[in-house]
Amino acid sequence: MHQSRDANSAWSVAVPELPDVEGQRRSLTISLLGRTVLDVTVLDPRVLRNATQSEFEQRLIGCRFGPPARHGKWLILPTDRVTLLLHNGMTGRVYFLAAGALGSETTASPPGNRLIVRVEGGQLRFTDRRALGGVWIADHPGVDIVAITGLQGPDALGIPLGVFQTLLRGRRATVKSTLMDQSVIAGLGNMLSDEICWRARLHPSRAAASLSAEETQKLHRALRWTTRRASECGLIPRTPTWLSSARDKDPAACPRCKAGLRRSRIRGRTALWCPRCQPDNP
DNA sequence: GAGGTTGTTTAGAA
DNA sequence: CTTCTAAACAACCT
Repeated sequence: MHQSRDANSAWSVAVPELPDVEGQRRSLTISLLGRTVLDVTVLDPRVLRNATQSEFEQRLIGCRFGPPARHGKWLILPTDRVTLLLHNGMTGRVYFLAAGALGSETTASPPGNRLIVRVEGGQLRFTDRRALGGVWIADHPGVDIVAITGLQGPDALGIPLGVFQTLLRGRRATVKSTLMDQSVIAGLGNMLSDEICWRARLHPSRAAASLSAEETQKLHRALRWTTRRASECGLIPRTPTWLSSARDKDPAACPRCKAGLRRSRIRGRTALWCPRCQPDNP
């Protein structure tokens, strides 16, 4: 029934990609910066991915948060002594709950609380109902981070055209695969890569290296516009001018030309594309 | 009640 | 080296 889906959609449909993490980063810059950790409550030890509960507490308590950063889908929370690295997985979410809002937490907070870091004036919370995300702690900010995140390409938000061209060069995979490969470009997931291909009017199965100079430029413009716009919103918009708005529809129509959308399998993911707007032979 | 869905890691194959 | 597939992880949906 559509009712339960609508009721759940606020938490269950929003799969975290770059825009969601960027929204979290912006929000935490305002609420968390400069605050000191008072204590830690680990509600689910599985979220701590490289430390035991007691190690985590000992290392984090007393630390003062610096300016939050982000690379791709990774949220980076530096403090004066350690750095926290958070990945949302499929359903993860990081947010600050001000002390004054604690009373309304049952209705205001998403389900699946895993970790609460109490600071002066409120709490930093990590919720993740499916527990595919996690929290890592690193001793030296900037040094051992790559060992945790794995190789990450340049962040998708604000990538220059010249860099983008270089990244695509000599790549045999499809456009969509390449966009989703975190070691090539960091931050794009299944939805955003579909959205970008659709806006660039390029078939997701086109080989990345086969794009003409003009097509590469179109793809770059779509990448830049889409990531900027979605990041401002803090999520991928589901408004009628976005491909995402057709994502859960049963017979899905292209928001632009109303043609029936097609679904195919690319690198184990369901790609959504318009056969009229995105021809496979240009 | 089986199958699909999401992101990442890992193993294995082409 | 590059790329893809499938499984695993978890929990919800149809």
